[in-house]
Amino acid sequence: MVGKVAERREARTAEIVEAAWKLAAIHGIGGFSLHGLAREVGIRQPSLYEYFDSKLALFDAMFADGNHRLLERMDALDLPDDPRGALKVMMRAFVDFAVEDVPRQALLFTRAIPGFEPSPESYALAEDALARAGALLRAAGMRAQGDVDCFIAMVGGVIAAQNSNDPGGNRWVRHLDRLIDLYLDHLPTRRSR
Amino acid sequence: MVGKVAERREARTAEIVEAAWKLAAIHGIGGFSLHGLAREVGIRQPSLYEYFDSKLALFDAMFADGNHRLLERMDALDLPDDPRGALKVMMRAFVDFAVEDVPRQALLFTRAIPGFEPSPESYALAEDALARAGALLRAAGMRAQGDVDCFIAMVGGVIAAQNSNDPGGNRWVRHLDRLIDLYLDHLPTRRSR
DNA sequence: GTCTATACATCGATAGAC
DNA sequence: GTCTATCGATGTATAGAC
Repeated sequence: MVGKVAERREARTAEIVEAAWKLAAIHGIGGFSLHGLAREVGIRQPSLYEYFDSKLALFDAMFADGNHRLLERMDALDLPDDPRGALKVMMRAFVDFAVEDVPRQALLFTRAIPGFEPSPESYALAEDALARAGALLRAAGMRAQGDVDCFIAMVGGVIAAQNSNDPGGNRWVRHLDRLIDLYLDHLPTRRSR
Repeated sequence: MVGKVAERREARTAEIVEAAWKLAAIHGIGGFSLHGLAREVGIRQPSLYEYFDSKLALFDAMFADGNHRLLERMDALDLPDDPRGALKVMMRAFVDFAVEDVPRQALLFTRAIPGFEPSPESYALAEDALARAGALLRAAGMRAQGDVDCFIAMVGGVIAAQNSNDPGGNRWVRHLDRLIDLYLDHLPTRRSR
């Protein structure tokens, strides 16, 4: 039995996190204030402390929320059997996720907030997502750590260039599949095609 | 005739910019205050306004200074005749530059400071550097904009991964030459080798 | 050109009434 | 659970004396 009270409280908390993402989209992940967030949900700033112990605790809730959404996205994928195709589908989903919300990407995958480190529970979610991607990388033939690192740099470079220089567009994202092919084709052993 | 007074003033301005880089290395490009900067050079915070009209004007001076150093670095290079070798030397210098000072890289090549846009004079320096790199890219066989974009994403991805995940190390940087070869080898026409 | 003093704003967080 | 009121710290910028 959860209780109506706890249920209402949880819904309110989720509503606040949602509003925080909205403000982050406008002012940047580090650029919104608790005053503004409270106003956004129709309460006063001190009342937020009923739901979060501090601003860093709010960021932790956002971090967990973002990773939950990423995991949902991954779960919903229909991965083809061949490793290369599966990797492409997964990476495409990941890049789409990274590109559709710049501040979310910043919070989840860069060190945008000085002093913020996710709690162990929240970080476990991120590790879960990373593990799923890692499995596909290995299946596609990436064995050495250097191979994985280069692949990460390539995909991360596409995301960074897209978000920095053409946010909302597809100038870089559209080359993703071609770059993945290019990279996999050069892998010395255990080709996946 | 420059005048001793103007000379002293210019030297003092350069000294302040130098101290600003030092503080940025500690607290991040957006994390140092004018109070701290003034203390660092032995004056009080309001006295800084004798040299800069605002904090954004200071950032502009830092932006110009960083690009000056990048241009100097490029000028000092001894580029081999073959386009591929020249591109590697240039990119290596660029990546070294980007990796040796994370906040400088953030100021020059990302939008790290909300509201900061370089003045036309400062931006011209950045365009100068970009033009030199662009000439080498074309010489190495990159004709289509998409080819250039992908190359930029790749090199930028190496820099971002290095600075985010292994600052000060070489876990990603060491793969640069191999990635450049990999990319150039796949270019459909006008191979440079 | 440097100083003291201060204006002015923002922000996170706390105290205590209701 | 939400409010008013306020604390305390930080930070940019300005006024005016020296």
